[in-house]
Amino acid sequence: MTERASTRDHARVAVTVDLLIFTVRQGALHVLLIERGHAPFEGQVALPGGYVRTGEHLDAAALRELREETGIDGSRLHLEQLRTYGDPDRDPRGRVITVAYLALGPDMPAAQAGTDARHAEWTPVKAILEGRINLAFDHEVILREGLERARFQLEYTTVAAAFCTEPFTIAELRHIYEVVWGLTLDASNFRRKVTGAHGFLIPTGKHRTQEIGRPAALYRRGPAQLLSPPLLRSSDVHRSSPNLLVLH
Amino acid sequence: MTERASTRDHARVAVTVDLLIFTVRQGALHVLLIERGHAPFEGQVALPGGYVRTGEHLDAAALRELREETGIDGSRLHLEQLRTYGDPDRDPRGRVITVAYLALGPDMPAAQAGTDARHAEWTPVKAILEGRINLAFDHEVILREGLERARFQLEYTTVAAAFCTEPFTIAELRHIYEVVWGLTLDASNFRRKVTGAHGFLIPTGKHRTQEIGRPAALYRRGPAQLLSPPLLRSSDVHRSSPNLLVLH
DNA sequence: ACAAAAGTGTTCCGCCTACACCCATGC
DNA sequence: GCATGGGTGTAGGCGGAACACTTTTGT
Repeated sequence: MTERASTRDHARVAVTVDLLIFTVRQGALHVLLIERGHAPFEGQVALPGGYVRTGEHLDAAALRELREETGIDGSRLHLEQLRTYGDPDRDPRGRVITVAYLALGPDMPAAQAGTDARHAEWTPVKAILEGRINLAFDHEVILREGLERARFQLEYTTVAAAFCTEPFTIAELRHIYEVVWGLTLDASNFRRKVTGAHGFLIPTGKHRTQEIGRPAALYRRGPAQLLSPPLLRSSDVHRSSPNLLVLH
Repeated sequence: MTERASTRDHARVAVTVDLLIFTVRQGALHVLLIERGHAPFEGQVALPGGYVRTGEHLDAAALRELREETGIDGSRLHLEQLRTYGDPDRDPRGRVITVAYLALGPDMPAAQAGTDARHAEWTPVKAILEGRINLAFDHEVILREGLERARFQLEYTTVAAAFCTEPFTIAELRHIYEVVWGLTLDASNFRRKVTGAHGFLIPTGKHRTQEIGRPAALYRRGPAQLLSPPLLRSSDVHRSSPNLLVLH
């Protein structure tokens, strides 16, 4: 943070926030995309986002854009900064840097069309990774980096619970891990690990009866942020595990 | 990344990069600080950094400021984005957001005064954490977050080697862990872990004779970025471990 | 010979994996 | 009863912590 009165080459640039919002629905990882209504990249899909306003916090801008473009209330989501992307050529309109946010949330009631009437749609991440859908700008890079971060965070933090609607069962939580990692985990050992991790889960005492089988105990998120010991994706993989998602 | 032709409240803001550069010297963790030559915060110490120029990559701006303000060639450092700080009130001059970078490097030959003649000085991190030195702007927040990140990264990545000048001994590498974590580790088990981690260390075949004791084998960094299994700071703590650094 | 630091061997214990088994429900 | 998923028990094995021990140097 230097003041260089002499060399005043410092540009004033436009700053946007972009949101990479993941959820698990229908057994697959989905990301929320909007269809662009204007140039550049008109008609293409992109991550929701928009310009930061004068005097607005970055986090506040992220929450506002989330609400405006998708109708989602961000207070129930896990939201954190991913990275700032500042390639001078990343936006054809000129110098625009973007602060990308990673958001994890439960399957939303319905992604409402935004105030400015563009669709907001849940899209399987797999379709983008396999090249069947192209994203505007450098948004595919953001998605890949965010996906790797999310997978990593599941190992060392308790964010997986952010994907579940409270109260939730342990099987639902395990399903999150299985879908995001593309693995099948041993149900018994998974249970022991997460119930043993201090502050991860709080039993509600209630149970939910599924269509079939024994009713499952319901839990809420505990106060713990970090998960110790970590839940490594390399270990405890169940036999016959199909790779649901293409890695890298 | 939305174009909102209607509501053009989006501000064009100044963007800076700030550098949080850690090194280990004289048995303690140090951070590189400069003394500010102008208002605001004139005379106070701050992280090195400066404005991003027109058409300049963020990473390039970080490397340039590093060279200009401290005389350090960044190509030998580990450099990565930490986080972007965008509180509208963080700079009294107006809206300035900063992209903070975390850099880890070996003890530098000497922190040269920068081109604009301000001092650049290695300062013990402890002195800042204990409140004996106050940093300008929100730089203490950046330092605390970066320190936590560095400590975390030592567990799961191979960045600790970035603190060492190649070639280095295992004892030197262990010393890095001990200083950053503020613990004493068991030398034998540490050796086995790091030599066993695939791609962490490459033996050079050479040895270095210290002033006393058996000569130590010399290593270079291997290609591995991630460390598996992780080297957890909670475990393998040697008896009688003084906490060299105040946590949080 | 002794001190000091590098490096190896070995025991013990805890945890984690794998899998068998029991429980609670709907049909 | 039987199928299905929730939940518990347990044996075996792997790996890590602790620490004794050997090696290689300088004085």
